[in-house]
Amino acid sequence: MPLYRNPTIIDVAQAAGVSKSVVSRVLTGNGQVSAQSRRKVQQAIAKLGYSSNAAAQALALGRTRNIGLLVRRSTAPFYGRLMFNLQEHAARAGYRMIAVTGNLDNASESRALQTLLELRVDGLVIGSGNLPTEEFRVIAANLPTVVVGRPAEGSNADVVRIDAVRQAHEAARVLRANGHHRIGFIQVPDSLSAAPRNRALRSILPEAGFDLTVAEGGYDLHEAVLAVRALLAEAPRPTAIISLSADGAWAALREAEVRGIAVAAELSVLSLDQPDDGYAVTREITSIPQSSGELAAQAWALLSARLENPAREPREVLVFSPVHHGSTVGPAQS
Amino acid sequence: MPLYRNPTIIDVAQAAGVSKSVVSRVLTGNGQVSAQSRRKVQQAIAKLGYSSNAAAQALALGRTRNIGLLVRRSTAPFYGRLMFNLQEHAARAGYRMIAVTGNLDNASESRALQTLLELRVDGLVIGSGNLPTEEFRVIAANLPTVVVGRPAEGSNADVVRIDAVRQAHEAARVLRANGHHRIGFIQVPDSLSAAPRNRALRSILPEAGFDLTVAEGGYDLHEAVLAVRALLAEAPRPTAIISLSADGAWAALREAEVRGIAVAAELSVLSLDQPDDGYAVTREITSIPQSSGELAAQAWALLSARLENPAREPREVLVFSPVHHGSTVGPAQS
DNA sequence: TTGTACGCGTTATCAT
DNA sequence: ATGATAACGCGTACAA
Repeated sequence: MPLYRNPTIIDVAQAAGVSKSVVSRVLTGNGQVSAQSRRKVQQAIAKLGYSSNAAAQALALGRTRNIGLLVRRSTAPFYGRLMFNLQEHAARAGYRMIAVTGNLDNASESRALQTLLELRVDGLVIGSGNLPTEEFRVIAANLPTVVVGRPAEGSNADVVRIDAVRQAHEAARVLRANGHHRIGFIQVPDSLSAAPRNRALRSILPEAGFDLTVAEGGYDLHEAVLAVRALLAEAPRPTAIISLSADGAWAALREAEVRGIAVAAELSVLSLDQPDDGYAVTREITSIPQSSGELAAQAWALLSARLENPAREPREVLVFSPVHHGSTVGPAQS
Repeated sequence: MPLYRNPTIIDVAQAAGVSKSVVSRVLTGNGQVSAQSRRKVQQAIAKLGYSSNAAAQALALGRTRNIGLLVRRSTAPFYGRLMFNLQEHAARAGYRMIAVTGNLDNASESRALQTLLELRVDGLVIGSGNLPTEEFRVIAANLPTVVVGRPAEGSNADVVRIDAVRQAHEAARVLRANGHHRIGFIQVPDSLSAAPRNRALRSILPEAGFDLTVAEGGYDLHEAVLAVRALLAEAPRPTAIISLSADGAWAALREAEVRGIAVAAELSVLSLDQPDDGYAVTREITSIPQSSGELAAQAWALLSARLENPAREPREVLVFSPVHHGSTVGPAQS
């Protein structure tokens, strides 16, 4: 059936005129080999184009050096960045990162998860904000698992997520420092990842004395625009808009421009999401970002600690990035 | 070392009180098993939470049912969509899709490719518009390989890409039908994937009698905006802007809005890229799209044909999507 | 320093 | 219908 047989260690051994254990030794670096054997083996490897067989290694070693990443939908910029950043860390540590994506529903995500289990990944990163914890509770009990961006209570998984409360306090501080009072808040659809952030802002901002109007930002730019329009139609108009999604902030800038409202001077815009590349067209958006780089770094730290010590107690790490001062927040109109 | 041992077929066999061959038979569906044995085995599988070991299967069968996808940077929306769509096809055909991403440079992409080889993928999809063909020429000679979105001359790989020439002719047709003559063209940075499309438009539009002004659209929305500004500063101003990137089209709409130029009536905008979700805020962009869904479908068709018959002659498939009539192209001002 | 032999989990072949 | 057994490619004790 196979038109082509990959060269094996045995092929290399024959070509080099040594036994296969010698080849294995130069490959792994374990044990002693004479300089001459090493040279001959290396030449044979290069000549045959030998590439190690991960499946055979996995079987022999009992581990794969694969780590799996599950994302809900690879088309979302956040997941793309997460995949990108995580692969960096994994590669540096000598692990392969294998990414699989669901298809927007829990069933397909479970299947994707099953794929990773069959691949016998040594560690698992769950980047889905929607998959119910129950779906991987049993898995996390036996496999080093870190969940990104959402809680995973009742499971043995490590968690890294945004410090929603601190983020809300920081937002309040920034807006208060600029004398704002009437705030429009664009929230995102509730999910395991979004709910805590929606909740934190909805409770902390009013507690801090702000007059808060809430609008649903939805899943895309189109819905975000509708939310902005609703907020701008309020009377009196909010002096600041705070958005949990980059789309919301972008939509606010756009609508302001269309209506001739001066951003910062007449309407402040604060984003709590990391703006996508290229969003900073006319001006840098003031934000308290949800840094995928930071999340990935912490996720890897947790995962590698767990790989070294599987019995380690699960931890929850909250990441927080300080305000990034752009040019979209200014003093409130008096 | 492993705190946890995954249950094996042997464990299942013991729990079910049968031999491991029986278990293997119910798992694979090959051979006959009594209804009673099947039932007992299925119960044992559920009870133990057995999950097949892909590495052992790969070793025994000589193939993995993995197909690998290499992308240049997972943060680009196009690659996210490609990954998403391709996974759909692969899953339906009983293959796992494993995605790996490079880190913007050829060296990291080669390493990612190496990962896929070690995983002994049965098939390979190269979604990178930049990796030199030479880097995978030898691989494609022995492994079913399809390249998406760019040529791969001199290799044994199948190719699926946009029909750049037909796309250019279609663009010319649309613009001519609306009486346009002065055209601003936003091209994208030359790469193996972009160069043919840049070239087709730069040669075919002037041949068709258009007065073409070219601007470099760059890699992101920011650079696209600069390109649009340059085009709008021309005197006389172009009556239509045609963009190879969705960013360019979006930037054109935005700049027109800011300057009070009526889109369609005073300035037509034609996109040759698939607009990202949510881009159609105020109006539907008229486009001759580069459909990632269509590319993925054709890529899978080529790959599965090659998987069935490895000796098949490599083919090149050109995909073309007809114009999508939005509301951004109108008659030229006379 | 080198070679031999066994085991990893699975499938397929051959007896029974 | 079922059970025993030989591969698959690799790592590693162990013997030489």
